[in-house]
Amino acid sequence: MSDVARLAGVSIKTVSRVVNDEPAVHPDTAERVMAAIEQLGFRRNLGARNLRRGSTTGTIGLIVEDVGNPFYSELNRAVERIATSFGRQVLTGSSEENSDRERELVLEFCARRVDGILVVPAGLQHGYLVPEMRAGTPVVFIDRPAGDIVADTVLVDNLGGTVEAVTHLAKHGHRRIAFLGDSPDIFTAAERLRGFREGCVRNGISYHESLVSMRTPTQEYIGDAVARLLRGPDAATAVIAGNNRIAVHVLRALAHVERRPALVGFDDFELADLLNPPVTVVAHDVSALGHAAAELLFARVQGDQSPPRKVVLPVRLVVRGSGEAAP
Amino acid sequence: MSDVARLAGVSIKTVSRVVNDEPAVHPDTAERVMAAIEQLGFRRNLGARNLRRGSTTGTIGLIVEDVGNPFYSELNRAVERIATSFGRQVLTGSSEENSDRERELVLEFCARRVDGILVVPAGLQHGYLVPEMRAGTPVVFIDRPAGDIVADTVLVDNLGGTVEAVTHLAKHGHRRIAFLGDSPDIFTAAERLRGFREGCVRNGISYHESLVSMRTPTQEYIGDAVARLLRGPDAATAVIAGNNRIAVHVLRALAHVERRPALVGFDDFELADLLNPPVTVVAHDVSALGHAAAELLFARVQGDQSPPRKVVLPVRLVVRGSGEAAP
DNA sequence: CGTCACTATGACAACGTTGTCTCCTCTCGG
DNA sequence: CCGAGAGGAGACAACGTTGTCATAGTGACG
Repeated sequence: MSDVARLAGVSIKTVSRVVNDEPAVHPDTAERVMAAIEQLGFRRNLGARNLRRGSTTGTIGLIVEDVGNPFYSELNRAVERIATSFGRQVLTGSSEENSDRERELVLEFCARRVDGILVVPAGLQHGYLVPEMRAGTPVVFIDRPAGDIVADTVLVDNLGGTVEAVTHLAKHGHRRIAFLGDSPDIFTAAERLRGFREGCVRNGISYHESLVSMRTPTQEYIGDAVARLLRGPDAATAVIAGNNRIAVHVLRALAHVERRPALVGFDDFELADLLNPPVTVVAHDVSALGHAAAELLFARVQGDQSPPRKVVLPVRLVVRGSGEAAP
Repeated sequence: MSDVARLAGVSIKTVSRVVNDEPAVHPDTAERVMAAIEQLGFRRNLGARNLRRGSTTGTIGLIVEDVGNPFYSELNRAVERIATSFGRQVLTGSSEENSDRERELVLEFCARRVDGILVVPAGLQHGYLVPEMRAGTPVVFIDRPAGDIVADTVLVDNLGGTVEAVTHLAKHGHRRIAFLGDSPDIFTAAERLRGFREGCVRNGISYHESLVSMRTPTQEYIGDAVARLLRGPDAATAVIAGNNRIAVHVLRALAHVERRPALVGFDDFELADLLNPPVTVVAHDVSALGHAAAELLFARVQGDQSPPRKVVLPVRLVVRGSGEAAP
């Protein structure tokens, strides 16, 4: 900036005035300054500016499990859209479902003085956030609640959605329904399991431990689980997949199976409608999730001091399958 | 920091020493400082630190067309992985295939003094980058080359891949092959079209304008195009989809068609193997694209001054279809 | 012609850090 | 008992900006 000032023959304050469009600069002077800026390729240092002004940095942090997962990338996109409308930029990070990594990312973002943080929490302990939140960094939890603190949260109706899935299958005559979920340490997985049990109760279906399996999904593990579920006289006639990845693994496991069980997935996924048979899913609007969370965050950034809110977004059953008929 | 110093009864420089793990601090003093830091929830301001040290900011910028598109989110993930290994964080932005937006994002990132920029360019003019690059911000172009400047670039073999696709179909007896591509303003779309022509020539297939359509894809437009291609005595017997989105649109358009043409897509996509029939694609390793670009960027960040490099990654034809047989 | 209001500009401090230099106080060898 | 050297700590400036205040010039007005 001082180089620009020297070249234009003015003080650095005048350069500052020009780059900030402040009035009270003579047009001729402004032009000389602009020319110097152009010539030197000057770009003001936002870090220094934010430091001096004590203003917001114009960034927010977003932490998800994996930015490469279509579910989270859609979320990312929705968040970015809102952030852009508020003139903010987005720092993203993948926690890899690891609470230490999550913590590291959050603290790093705080050290960068992001204006707010959106997080799909991996861990269950968020006490480390208390000082940061007290220091004025708003935090909104997405898809899963905070472990041990009260904070803004935006969730989907995991329980209701799974109840609906069970009811749908029960209506088609299924009595032996299996549930394959992610690790029960994950809030959404636990809730959906709870919904599964609740759905069984409401539909007068006896709940069999042997038809439930909860673990971090891999193709191999899901393959084994599906094979086991389909064996014997008590084989499952329907399977509920606890999330999009599990649904895909199940589909792959079923690819060469003769008598396929009915399948309902939680989370919609691209091409679900083009498979044969098409896959019925409990769909929720991931964009809406991101929008709601980001809107809430920016309300906080702009000073909203009301008590922490908990928003639960609805889900809807998208019936597609011709494969639901019970044998 | 001065609050911490006051509470611990030391100078702020000593606090600085403690948070930077500098030696020559008495253990007792260090402990007092740590306690004060803990009590006050102090977190050092990275912005100020970077300003003072004149060091790198520890961030890089990534600009893609749409962070929500699975193709770009996989790229994002790969870039993040490398960035993390270099202790950097990633600012992301979607250009929405709009060169003004791209420019805005790049300049904003530069103002934030990112250590480097990775960009999937939307526009064809990148002169605006020259001052930034001269000022020392390395830029690597991904998937498409820069319009009018020489810079590091990582591409995939668009031409070769499409030639291979045509050859594959020709081997199965197809003579009337259609090509549906994105807007020819997009480098990859233009290259793939070039590959299509080249493939036709090499396989002795006469090239028909009427079998080619290049436009920003929407479901409606692709639906119409497919309907047109399949009409009449000269109907296409095979279709090459110029990218993953087009492939999905084509699949949807073909969902209720009786005599489906063979389909080969450029870009692999999830579930392509589970469709009926499975979809043959020209696959390329998106992660490798991100890795290569990020590695190249960090080499530049660390001072590599060698002449700009152009890396072209191979593609491979993944044959899946049972649908390739010509009628 | 003195005063006032107004415009255009600059000097300087401050934002929160850290590098450099200096100072003080031990300890230890001679 | 003195001097050298090391260890521990602080004062101060500087990073690149911008807010505050001061200053110089200009024209209008009584």
